[in-house]
Amino acid sequence: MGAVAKGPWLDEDEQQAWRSYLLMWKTLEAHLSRHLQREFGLSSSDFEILVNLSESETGRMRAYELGAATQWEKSRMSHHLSRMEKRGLISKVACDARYPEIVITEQGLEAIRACAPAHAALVRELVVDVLGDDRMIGIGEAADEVVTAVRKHQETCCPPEVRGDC
Amino acid sequence: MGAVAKGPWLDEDEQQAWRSYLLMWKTLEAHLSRHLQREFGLSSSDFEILVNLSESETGRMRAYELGAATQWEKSRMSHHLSRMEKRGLISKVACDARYPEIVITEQGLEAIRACAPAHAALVRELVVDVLGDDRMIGIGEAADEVVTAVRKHQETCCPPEVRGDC
DNA sequence: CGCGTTTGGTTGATGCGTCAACCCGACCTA
DNA sequence: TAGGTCGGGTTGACGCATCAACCAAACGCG
Repeated sequence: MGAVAKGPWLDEDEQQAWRSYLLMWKTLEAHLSRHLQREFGLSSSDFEILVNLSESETGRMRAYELGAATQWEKSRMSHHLSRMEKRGLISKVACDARYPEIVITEQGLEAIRACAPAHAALVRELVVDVLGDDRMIGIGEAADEVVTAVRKHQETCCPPEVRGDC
Repeated sequence: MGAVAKGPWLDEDEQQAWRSYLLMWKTLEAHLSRHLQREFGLSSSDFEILVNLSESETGRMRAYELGAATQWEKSRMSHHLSRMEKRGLISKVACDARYPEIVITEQGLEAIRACAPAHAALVRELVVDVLGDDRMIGIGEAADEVVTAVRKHQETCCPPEVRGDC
């Protein structure tokens, strides 16, 4: 990690580790989301929204709060919430005049209560128990460092506020 | 990691580590694929295909070889290759009668040559140099173990060969 | 030979994610 | 009061991923 480190390219070992990592994530993500979809009829996106709503005190949030929590773009949020409303998982209520609040429905609550334990168990079985607590904690820390690096890079690569995105 | 370990749920620390991890991947993946898309006009999927083709000796592969290498479903492969052909990155040639071979075009070669160094450099900057070699290697090993666990789970959860998918 | 099954691949419908454009109320500021 | 412009949100178009259905050559074997 010296000044310029090793130049831009990845050497054999690094390349190997990176590719192992990519394969792992692809495999794991596919498996988890398949499980969610087939056993409970929820996509990972549905799950993410429902987790956030169900963990809030009131079970209702503004769309932009959900956006802050999930880091989704607002248009993705809007589209997805519309679809979830159509399926009865949430509803939009225009309570305090102006913008609607997003409320989790009884059906949405049932859905997340039904799938959360199984999902957590799967994560435990496939990841936590495989790696053990020490490595798990190490990975958490490593992850935080990478997030910091990416955020910093985002600032330098699109410096002013021209970016509603990057 | 004893017989039943700690029950299905994740405890605070585990939950924390897992969520850090999820956030990291979401952030990193978004950043990398955005970079690829905006600087070079390639999606991560395009990149994956072009890497495989350009690393093969001949620059030409059958679709199912690409499928084995990428783990994509065949229909995704077919759709994506059609789109890439339309954009001139690859072409399908019906050489040995029957199924077509996928050939990387000159334009495709130029595209991957143009973006690969920058992409590798970004991975180095945001991941490899942040974590250092030791942790990087540890993560590679951890990833392999998780892949093994997922594969094993796939076999037990859909035991016979009813699964063209899971 | 004739009939099934497997293998490699395509197609169409549908849902999702992104981008760019737009809408509208609120808040300035002249 | 008129004119920004800013924030929260919606819309439409388009590319991508998945699923189920289909197609055709090759194989297997009666």
